[in-house]
Amino acid sequence: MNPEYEPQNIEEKWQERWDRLGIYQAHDLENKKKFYSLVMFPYPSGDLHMGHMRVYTISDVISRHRRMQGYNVLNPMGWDAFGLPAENAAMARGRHPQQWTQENIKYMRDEQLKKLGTSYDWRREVTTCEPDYYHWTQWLFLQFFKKGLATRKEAPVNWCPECQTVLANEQVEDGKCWRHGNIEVIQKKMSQWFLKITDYADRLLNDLDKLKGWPEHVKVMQRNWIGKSKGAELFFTVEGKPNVRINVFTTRQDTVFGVTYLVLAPEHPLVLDLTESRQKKAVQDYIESAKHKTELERMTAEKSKTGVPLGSLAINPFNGDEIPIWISDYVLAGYGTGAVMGVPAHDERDFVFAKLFDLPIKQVVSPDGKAATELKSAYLDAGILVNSGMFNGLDSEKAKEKIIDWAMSNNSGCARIQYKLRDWLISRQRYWGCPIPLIHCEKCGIVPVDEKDLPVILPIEGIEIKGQGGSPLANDTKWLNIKCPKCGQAAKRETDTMDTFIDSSWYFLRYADATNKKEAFALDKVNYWMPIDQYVGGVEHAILHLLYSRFFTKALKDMGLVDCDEPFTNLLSQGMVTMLSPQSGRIEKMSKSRGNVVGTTAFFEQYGADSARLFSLFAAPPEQELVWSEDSAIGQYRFLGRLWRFAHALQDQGVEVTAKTEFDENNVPASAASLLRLTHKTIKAVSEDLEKEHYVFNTAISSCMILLNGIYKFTGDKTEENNGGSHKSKSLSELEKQIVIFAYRNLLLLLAPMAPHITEQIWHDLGFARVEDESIHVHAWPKYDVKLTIDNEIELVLQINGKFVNKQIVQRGLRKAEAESIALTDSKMVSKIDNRPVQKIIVVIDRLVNVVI
RNA sequence: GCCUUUGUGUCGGAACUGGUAUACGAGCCGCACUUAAAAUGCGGUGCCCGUAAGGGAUUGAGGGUUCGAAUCCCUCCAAAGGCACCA
Repeated sequence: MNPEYEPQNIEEKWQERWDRLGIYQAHDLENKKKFYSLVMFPYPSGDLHMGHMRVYTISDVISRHRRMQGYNVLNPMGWDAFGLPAENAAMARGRHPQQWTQENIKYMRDEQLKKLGTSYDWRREVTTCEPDYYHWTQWLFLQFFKKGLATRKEAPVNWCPECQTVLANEQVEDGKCWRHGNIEVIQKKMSQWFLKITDYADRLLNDLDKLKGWPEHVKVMQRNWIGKSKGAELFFTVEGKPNVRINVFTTRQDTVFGVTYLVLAPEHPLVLDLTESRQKKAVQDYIESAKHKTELERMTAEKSKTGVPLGSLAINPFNGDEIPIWISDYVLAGYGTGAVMGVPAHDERDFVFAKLFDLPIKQVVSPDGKAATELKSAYLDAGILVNSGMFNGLDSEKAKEKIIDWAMSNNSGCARIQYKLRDWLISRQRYWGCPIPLIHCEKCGIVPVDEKDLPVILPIEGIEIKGQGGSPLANDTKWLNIKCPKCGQAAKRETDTMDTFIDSSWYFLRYADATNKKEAFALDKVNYWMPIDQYVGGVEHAILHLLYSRFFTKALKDMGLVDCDEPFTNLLSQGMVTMLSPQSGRIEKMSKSRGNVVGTTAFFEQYGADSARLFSLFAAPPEQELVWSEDSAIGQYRFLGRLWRFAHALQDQGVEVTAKTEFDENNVPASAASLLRLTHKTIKAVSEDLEKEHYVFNTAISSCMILLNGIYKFTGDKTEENNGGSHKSKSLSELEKQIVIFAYRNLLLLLAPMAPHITEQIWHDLGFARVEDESIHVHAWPKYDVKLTIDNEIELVLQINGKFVNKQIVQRGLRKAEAESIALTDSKMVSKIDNRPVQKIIVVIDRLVNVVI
């Protein structure tokens, strides 16, 4: 055994051995408790940095721990390989996206993930851009299509000029493209494919309550995104136009008597019909200018409102009031009915609008049932209705119900629930994605590709990617032109490809049966493994990927393709890895563009993967942000060196470790009892720290360090002549040696999931493995004896008025009276009490005595 | 503006169910080993006053509950993230 810890010499050897032995393979349908551990698969960008390494380490430790606990663990890995960066790289470097992607995958798998010491079952690797995967993406799309869950409709959509494609709502942040923070998204009216996620809005919302193992903030974000509002749709008629009706959506139908105007979105279909000729020019000018405003301008213009009256009047069905109709771009065309009732007294925005255009303000809800003379600002709270005819005196809640009742019986409205969530726009005008398996036939319309003709292969040869002017697929006439499967006449393929989020909405199901050539996945296998017991990933997918995957799972359950209706039982959303950025001088998220990336290769070469793993686990709890610093990473390298040198010292002294691992626990000499106790305590602490809902790796590692320090202290020779240089052991009795070995052996087992290489090496060097091919990683997780975690002596804390004064070492289990008398006779206590009368004594058994004076 | 999360030494962070605040690591200081340095082993190290013994204040700020509060309650401040003209 090398006296120095040199990770470079051991890590690769074990990685190859584990691979050869197949110890990380998951066994389908095995009659054993399963554990499906998953980490969000990466986009093969070509380089993983420490931020990625952190999340893979966390998930890997969880998997390894469960494996040692005896679970049948599925821990797979794959590649989210379709997407724009491949096309952009292709244009920049003149490489084909496929070639570029495959090279990146090879590098990331072999040089990065494998070298981190991960325990994936690589037989299940999936790559979303390979035909054997997207075959089934297409097949699933057809199932959605058959169920009517995939529809084509014309709608205003988000267009990113940089990406040259449309985006889903979830992929627009602050009016800008999620990939291009500086590029404004343009609204375009286009005919596009949508998946009807809104059909599942209610279930996606309600089932969040079932997800006990999800962090609250992720659930809150999903709730907000779904954005359920309960209210009413009310019908307003138009003066002089008996056939026209304006519907408005409101959550405050209790304020309907306070309506003093209506506002339509400029895009509302009735606008021109309702415009009086004298207002025609003003209205047309306004619509024109609104059209030219970008989404961003409409939002930044915020509070400053604009608008134009149409000149016509609407009639409030409740009180017959005639009220002016306006248009204004503060009303969104895409939400509700695209029209709102203006109630300035009870809505901030309406209040501002009314003040600006001098419209009347009529209070109809007040806190005490009396109307105020003049409102200085909108009164937004619930209250008692006033000025509201037959509804006067009701509270807002009650009034909301009654008003809906009245509206229904008078054909003037109905109850309505409105969601913010829109259907998922999934078509993309780009090349590097999964082709949508549909055919446009002039005679038959849209015809699905026959399932037996799947997959529709994405052509690789002869494609010219320009990034402009639509999908290059449209120029590939050989691919494009096809006979209609229905009528046999000339037809054309759909040239749009699918949003890559579709690929990632079901990859976790494919892992259950990754090589199936006949179907997406076999029922029995997918139902054996699903749902995922522990999912780990970044919070940036709180809405996007996590919502889409939930939707997919529910839809597939309804189709009978999977049993569970929630895919991820427990979710760990890990914090980002940040580092000082030399450009800005601030701590920022690690990213190439900021120039603050720490690559893995150099670090692995210098300190080894085990140190990298330990540091990313130790520096902060998993949910928290982690600031990368090589200086403190060194602490982990030192710890592992210390672990290593102790093994060497043992071996050097010819300590026989294979002989006996058992000993009589009742016969332990006092000299070693505390080390034995420390060992049991450590097993307990680390076991608890690695249990789900805890996952506090930092304290688990800290406990391991304490145990190693304890071992050093116990074995260290502190006599004068031996106080220098490296660690020297004092002479120990046979029994003491056995306890040292017991402690050290358990320490290796506890560290094995976190530092897999060094523990495996020492395990073999010291002979804990009986045969060469035995691995520490399939050894049973250590057990502890609760009896042996308890000290028989404790420190009794002595307090006066709750303040610490002194402590005494006493036997465990002292009765109240005994503890009291110790406190009252302790010399420090006596001098502090100083003969003042004792009011009260509080005793917490085996912990403290508090004397109140 | 609304929602969520977080505020503990020089730094990363511990602290069970309210019970010795600052575990573990980094940094710094010292000792040993060494010709020397590095590495390693051992010890010290939150702040203020004090040579010391000892004393005092302290978990973003202020108040409250309690024998006792980092922990529970209220008000405020700060930071990070999310949502935001959604009627």
